[in-house]
Amino acid sequence: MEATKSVADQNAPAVGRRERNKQEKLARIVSAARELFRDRGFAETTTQQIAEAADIGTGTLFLYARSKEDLLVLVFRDEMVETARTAFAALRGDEPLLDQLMQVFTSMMDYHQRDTDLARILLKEIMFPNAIGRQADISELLDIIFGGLADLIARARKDGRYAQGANPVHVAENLFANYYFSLLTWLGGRVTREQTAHRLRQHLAITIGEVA
Amino acid sequence: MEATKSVADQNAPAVGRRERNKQEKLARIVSAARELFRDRGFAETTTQQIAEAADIGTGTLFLYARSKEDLLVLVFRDEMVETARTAFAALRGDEPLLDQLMQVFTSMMDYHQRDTDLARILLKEIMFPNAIGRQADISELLDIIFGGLADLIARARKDGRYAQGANPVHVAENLFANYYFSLLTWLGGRVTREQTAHRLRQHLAITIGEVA
DNA sequence: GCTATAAACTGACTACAGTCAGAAATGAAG
DNA sequence: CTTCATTTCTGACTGTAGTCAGTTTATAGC
Repeated sequence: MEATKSVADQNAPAVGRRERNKQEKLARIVSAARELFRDRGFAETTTQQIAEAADIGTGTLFLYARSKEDLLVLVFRDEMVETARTAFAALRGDEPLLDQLMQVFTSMMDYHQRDTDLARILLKEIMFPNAIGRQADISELLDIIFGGLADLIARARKDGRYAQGANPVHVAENLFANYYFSLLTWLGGRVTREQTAHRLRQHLAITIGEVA
Repeated sequence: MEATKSVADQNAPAVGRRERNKQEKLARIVSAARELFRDRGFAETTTQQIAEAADIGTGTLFLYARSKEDLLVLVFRDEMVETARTAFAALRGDEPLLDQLMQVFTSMMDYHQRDTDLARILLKEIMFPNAIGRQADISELLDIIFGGLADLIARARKDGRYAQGANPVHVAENLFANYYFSLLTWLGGRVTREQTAHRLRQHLAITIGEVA
């Protein structure tokens, strides 16, 4: 659809041109998928519809995402990264550690609350660290969360807000495991969000060695 | 295939007879599914094959299990219950709490190690406490695990092997969350079993407030 | 420009979980 | 035994994720 080519384009390496096309097409696919997932939901959207909306063939779609669930990761990963980043950035810094942790985790729960059906699938498909058959990479997201948590622990210790001597990275993993499990029970449908948050607080308190 | 009927059978209420047939058919289905899952794996077994092996129509299969994954639960639930029960029963009772916990969890990991592909699916499909579309009930399994853990905590406290004051049920949940997350990373394929066990020990130690 | 090679694309096709309208079996009542 | 109602069963069918043999497009060398 490009009528003319600039001199710069002509001089650019061939690989670059191809790569750019690829990126543009991927962006078109992800954007189409996002709209459809939001509109009709994940299960109700067919890969045919996505391909059609992105103006490509069915087969092409699967050259850009290995599976429909892979596509889901591509669509929502950036939002989740942003949510996590914002949650950590919003902390004042001198609150009690337990409060900081709860602020971060409830922010993330807020994000999931917007669409719990989607959250259920994300939880099952994204967070499950199973690389088999998975293309889209979520290590950046995990780095932000684990790194952020470990950072909070280390700082709290320096400020005397946390007395325990365990490795901050291990504490971070323990905390996240508890958050993850809370999400499971929440999205499993048996408990309300309030109950979940309350329970999570208790679990976090146990991990950091405080009485809730 | 019953050639004769006893007087007792003839006098038995009709509902009983029907119910018995239903149970027998379910047993046949579960048994057929178990064999096929073991032989070929979950993904490679089709519901058609299961139905054929159980000598019923395709549609009938879905009257006894709501989905293929439901069938998986029916097939392996009892084994998992047995594994958990045995793991708790095998404890001597006077070991340090952390050692007891590790014994229980490594026993359960032993079970999963026999077939990690299956474990991956079980972890995703069974343990995920999502009742939506799920028929087979795993509350007995969860009761055994949570109850067993809470019991260990309570006893250790009474014996002076555990000083913390938190609610044993909450501690049990925290411990299980860490076990569950360890399984995720293990079965995710990035780490060996030994690394996983070592890491788990650290996490459990943090939860119960000990230095590993 | 032309040709050859490689990369990207395509949609008809396959495989399979799960459905459903109707058939068969069971049991109750006369 | 003969209805009639209810439960149980069935397999042809449907919808859709993902594949693949063949086609088109982009690039490199001449």
